[in-house]
Amino acid sequence: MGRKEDIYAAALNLFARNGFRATTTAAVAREAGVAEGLIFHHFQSKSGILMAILNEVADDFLGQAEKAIEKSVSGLDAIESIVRLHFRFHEKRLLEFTVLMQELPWEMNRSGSPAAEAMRRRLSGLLSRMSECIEEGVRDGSIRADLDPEDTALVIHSLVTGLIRTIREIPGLKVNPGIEDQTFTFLRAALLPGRHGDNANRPGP
Amino acid sequence: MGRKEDIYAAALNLFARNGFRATTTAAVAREAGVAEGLIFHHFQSKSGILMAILNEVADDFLGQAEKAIEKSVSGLDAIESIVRLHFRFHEKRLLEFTVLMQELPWEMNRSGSPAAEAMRRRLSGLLSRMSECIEEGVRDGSIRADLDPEDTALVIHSLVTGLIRTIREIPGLKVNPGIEDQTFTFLRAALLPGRHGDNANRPGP
Amino acid sequence: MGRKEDIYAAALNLFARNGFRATTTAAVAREAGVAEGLIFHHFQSKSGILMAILNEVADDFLGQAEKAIEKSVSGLDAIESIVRLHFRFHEKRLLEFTVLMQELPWEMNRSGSPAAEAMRRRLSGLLSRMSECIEEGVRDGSIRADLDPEDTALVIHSLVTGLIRTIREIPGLKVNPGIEDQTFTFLRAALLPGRHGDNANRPGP
Amino acid sequence: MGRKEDIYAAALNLFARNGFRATTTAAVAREAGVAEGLIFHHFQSKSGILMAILNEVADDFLGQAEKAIEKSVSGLDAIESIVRLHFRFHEKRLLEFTVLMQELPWEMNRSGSPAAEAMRRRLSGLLSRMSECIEEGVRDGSIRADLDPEDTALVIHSLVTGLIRTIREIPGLKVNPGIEDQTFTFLRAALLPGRHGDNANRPGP
DNA sequence: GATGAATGAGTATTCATTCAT
DNA sequence: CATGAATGAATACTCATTCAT
Repeated sequence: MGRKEDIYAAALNLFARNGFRATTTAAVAREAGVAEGLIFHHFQSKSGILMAILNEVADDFLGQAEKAIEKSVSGLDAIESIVRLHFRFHEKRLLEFTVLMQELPWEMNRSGSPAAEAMRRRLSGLLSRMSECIEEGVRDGSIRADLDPEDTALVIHSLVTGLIRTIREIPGLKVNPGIEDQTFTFLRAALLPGRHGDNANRPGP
Repeated sequence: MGRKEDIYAAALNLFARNGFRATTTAAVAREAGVAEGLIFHHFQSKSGILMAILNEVADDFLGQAEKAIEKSVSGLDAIESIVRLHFRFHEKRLLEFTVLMQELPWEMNRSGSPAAEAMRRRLSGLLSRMSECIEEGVRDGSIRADLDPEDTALVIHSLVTGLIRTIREIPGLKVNPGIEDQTFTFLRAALLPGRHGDNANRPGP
Repeated sequence: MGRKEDIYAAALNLFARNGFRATTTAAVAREAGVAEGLIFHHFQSKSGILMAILNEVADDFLGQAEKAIEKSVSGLDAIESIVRLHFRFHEKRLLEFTVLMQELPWEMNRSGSPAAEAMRRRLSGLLSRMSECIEEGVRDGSIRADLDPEDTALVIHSLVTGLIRTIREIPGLKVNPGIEDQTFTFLRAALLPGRHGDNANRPGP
Repeated sequence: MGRKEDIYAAALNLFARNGFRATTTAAVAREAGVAEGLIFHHFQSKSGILMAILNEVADDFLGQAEKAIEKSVSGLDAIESIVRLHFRFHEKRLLEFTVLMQELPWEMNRSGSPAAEAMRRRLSGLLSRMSECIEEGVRDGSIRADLDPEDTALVIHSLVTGLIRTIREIPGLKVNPGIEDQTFTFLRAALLPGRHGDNANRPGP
């Protein structure tokens, strides 16, 4: 592993643990065992490291999401796969996910950031893809028909990211270990076609 | 309005617009039209102002949530009232809510912060209250019985806060104006009894 | 005890414990239980309190020194009384003495300070008085004749103030409880007339 | 001379002239002709410079004291050498000695200061060494036997440091040029054997 | 006498970034 | 690639003092 990777790894650790702003380039250099100047040789700036991390994890996520969608057997299965992917990333790539969720909002609101625009496109793409999955689910009968696909995609995405954030950000909060299962139960209850929800928008028998 | 309120209002504006860290005490003093030292006379530190804002809006929210629960006619109605309250706060108290959602996570992860502990208690209280509403809904027949009350409370809370955050934080994201209605549709679909999910836990005909 | 005395006492405590510079007028007001503005009503400034303390203890010391000299039965006894008075002040008026020894040097080096000039006069007066006592001791036979009175007065004064300072300022230093007695033994050894010291400046027998 | 030495020299000058607290880091940087930040790159803090100065001069003093003791021909000679070393330091290293005497007391009373502990050890070592010299003097007949070695070491140390302090700190005080000689006369009078003090502890003729 | 809100100049320290070597 | 000395603008916080009430 070269020095550049050392810097990347050190920054990832420190950003996840202490936050981007609270992490100094001096600390990154110390943790990586390199001179401070080398950071600016490999990455152009402190936020250059952040961009690298954000891009890497976002592309990885989107790539895996696309694969999961392709493998899925129904629209509902595709949606569930994406939700499951969030949970899996939260386990397997905890550091990157932590940095993503903590720092992305700030980066997005910096007007003119080129990386922000790229991220916006990625998120829009993911939401469109989820929306398509919902439409597919309506066609294949795995998802009820009376939900707006775009809005529902946004709601589901918000649900899972909000859940992960709440759990991560409130350290003392007691969370049941079965929360993931319950999330899927909740989702299926909302999405599966059935008497009641369908009846609401249809004439009674 | 006294000078202390001037400082509070100026800080609220700047924190919401530029973020807590990016706001300098000099800027707050300038915006409030007071000497910089007065900030530290009334609030002890820069984050003292943040605490005041956070406490004020949190207490206001919890108070209104409690009232809404008392007025509600069923468990489902109570849950929907709380969700509606989130949306209403997001409209009526946009600045405070923005600050709350942006800065609370950071404050929570500062170990030893007394305000963090108070916030944790407030959030736990709100979740417990929502959990009770769900149990009440199961009893009064407005909510299906096969959902874990605690987990579901957390999921619903995450859904709505995640939604508000996503909308707020990703400025260029296209969001349909009917998103709130769709959120309630989604929620009712998940919570209302009389669906197959219920059947799964009931003896067959 | 009026408010002015409360302020004086509070300042004395804090100056002795934390030093003049490290003591804020806010802390003095808090300790005294008065508003900060009252300090400047009674004393004109922060250093006004210091001046009051310094003048009070210095005058008290000089007054008692004069009494001790008048009561003394010999020149040596007078010198010893003054040394003993230092030790007694260090016991009975510890706070004032601490402040005097810590803050006087700084105040003296502030050019143009009117209080500094007064203090200089007081110290010069004390040294002159000690010098006269030594001359008296030479006349009455209690002190050897081969010591310059002025220089010796300065040496003795430096010895006792240096000793008190060293003991006070180095908290962890182990000091024998009999140090005062030994100081007098040392002093008498230096001052009492006798074979050797006299012989040194006289032709041998 | 590198920039670090420039900073050291500038700080030494300013600390000696105006005192540690009254010297701003901006003034040090200006005097040294460097950017203010460089101070904190080389020394960690403002008091870091003070520590460096204090340690340097203290170690230099102790090293020379040890050499002087080794060269001395008797116990009394060793004690006189140490006293002479004080006077020499006061001449040759006036700035450092000024800073040492002015700032050490404050630093010592800051509990938990690692430098304070080191200084305490150094002072204790010097006093022990002086005590040994006195014992040696008693053995070789150059110092009278009826003085407690430890206490006397403390008294002599206090005498000379007190003297230097008094002379330095009271600018307007008239001091005879022969004060150093008189100090040695006083010391010899107190320490040399063959006086009545000795007789007091010996059997009469 | 007594209050405490208000002032504003002052200060140590931080930190991303540059650049000569 | 690699170093680390050097920069300098930025910033939260302090505190003696004033003054209207």
